[in-house]
Amino acid sequence: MDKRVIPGGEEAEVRKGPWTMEEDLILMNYIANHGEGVWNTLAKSAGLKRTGKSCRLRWLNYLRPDVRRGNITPEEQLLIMDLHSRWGNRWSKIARQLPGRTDNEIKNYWRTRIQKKVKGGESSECHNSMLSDEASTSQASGVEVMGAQPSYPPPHTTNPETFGTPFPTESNDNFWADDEFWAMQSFNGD
DNA sequence: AAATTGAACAACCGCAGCTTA
DNA sequence: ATAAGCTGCGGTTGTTCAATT
Repeated sequence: MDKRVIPGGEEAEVRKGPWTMEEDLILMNYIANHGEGVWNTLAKSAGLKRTGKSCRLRWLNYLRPDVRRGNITPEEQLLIMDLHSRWGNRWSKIARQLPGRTDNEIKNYWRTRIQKKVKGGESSECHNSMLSDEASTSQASGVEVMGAQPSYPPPHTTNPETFGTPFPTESNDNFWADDEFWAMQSFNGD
């Protein structure tokens, strides 16, 4: 990753890229004990080699307990479209109207699924097509990914120095079951 | 079965606004 | 009054996975 070596010998390294489970745990535990905010200080105090920005993003988008992950419901989709027509790309504002959804998630959803259809369809009928499409995808996908499911890079894809994580790294799924994840948190915390 | 393409998601970057010393 | 630091936002890119050829 990005490593900057300070001449003095001390390394000021800033990690980038996907978060590891260990980093997530550190961040969650720290926030559980000290609260969120003052991200730069938090990053340093927690011993994370991440920028405050990165910590904030990770927390807000994935680690917060109330974050909802998984398929956007047709109702939510309608709401997103409605609010977007009113407010434009004010993602954070739109996200506030959708409890548990993050601006990043909504932004991605819009760009990948809605925008191109709006471009192509360009009418109210695209509402319908989109809704039906949503319905089908939410079923077709089959995987109910509700609840926080942080994903982690497979050990072999990350640099070896990353961590010899003592954590369960499933062979093909790099996911933690929600329960496992939070259980692990409480296990580590307090 | 392998290669290619496209979709979805996660994370980083740059900028603007706000706060504080 | 202003400079510096921090936070939040929106845009963009990179990676992975699934579908298609």
